[in-house]
Amino acid sequence: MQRTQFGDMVCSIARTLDLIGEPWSPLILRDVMVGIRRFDQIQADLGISRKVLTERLKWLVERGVLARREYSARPPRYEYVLTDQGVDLCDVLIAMARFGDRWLAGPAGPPVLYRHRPCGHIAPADLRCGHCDQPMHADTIDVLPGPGMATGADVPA
Amino acid sequence: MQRTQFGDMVCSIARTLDLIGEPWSPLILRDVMVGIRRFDQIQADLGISRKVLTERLKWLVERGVLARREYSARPPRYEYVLTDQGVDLCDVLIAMARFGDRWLAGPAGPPVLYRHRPCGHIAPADLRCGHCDQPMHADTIDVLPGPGMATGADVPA
DNA sequence: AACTTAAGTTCCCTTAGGGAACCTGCCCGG
DNA sequence: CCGGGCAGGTTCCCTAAGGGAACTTAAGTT
Repeated sequence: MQRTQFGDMVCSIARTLDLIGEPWSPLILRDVMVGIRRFDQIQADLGISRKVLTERLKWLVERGVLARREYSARPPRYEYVLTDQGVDLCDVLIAMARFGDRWLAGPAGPPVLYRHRPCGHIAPADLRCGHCDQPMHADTIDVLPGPGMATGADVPA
Repeated sequence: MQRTQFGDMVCSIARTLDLIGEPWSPLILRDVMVGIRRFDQIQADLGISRKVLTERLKWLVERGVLARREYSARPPRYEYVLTDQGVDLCDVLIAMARFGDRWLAGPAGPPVLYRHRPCGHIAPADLRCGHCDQPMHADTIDVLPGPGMATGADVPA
């Protein structure tokens, strides 16, 4: 299915989608985030086809989101762990979870809770302005052209 | 391509992906967020096929993310606007943009900047703990089972 | 020697996405 | 009042991506 490529668009959202826009990738990342790190574990947990899982893992490793680590040399066995970039990507997952908890969880409430380890409290993660610390959402944001807008740097390093 | 459905999984991330997991949806939402609201405008801006755009818009309207509003009765013309749910979904887009700005923007810098209207400053949006206001990321979170975990409420209202 | 396990790989089949052409209701200029 | 234009889709065919199941490889286990 000749899918359009997003990586060349001058848009950080499109570029991020180029990385994890295909629907299984966020769930694979979620699994790795919560400790499901091995091929068969992920495959069983998600019900994804082995073929597609192989492709996605390879892609995420190539792009630096995950690292493939050998946890047994003989027999050779591997697990997948988050890189620094992968940890940052989890912010997107946390934002998705926040939305799902609020709008899609139904009367039973959210399936999982998040405890902020430094303060010990169970609380949702909120988007805040990096300058004034107040809530920062689509309806309180103005979008302005940035330095990377009209340059030839469509394909970043 | 018989795609696996995510909506029945007991996971707020999977449920959110059921809504906007297909790769075009976030870009459509982005367009609407920044003021590109009409069919032909979105189609031209994204380069998406008209067929798929029709399907996505219909889906997003059905699920309550967008609303289809008539802006001219004769001739009948429509535009798409964010619902309250749609505005909340934009938090996910903002998190994606934040990641893309940080990891995928290259030397030219981010394509767009975000100004927080209440304080007037250009700043990135950060995830903060709703209780203590400190940064809250994957490496400072413990995941615990929540009330909606093992109930029969797999398919919320 | 036979069985099991983790981690893939290969095969075929179905279906979703792309592209281009077509349709519909209405406005407008001549 | 007729042809053209425009917004907003709809229809068609083709290709390629996802699903599923079987097979493979390299080792350990009984």
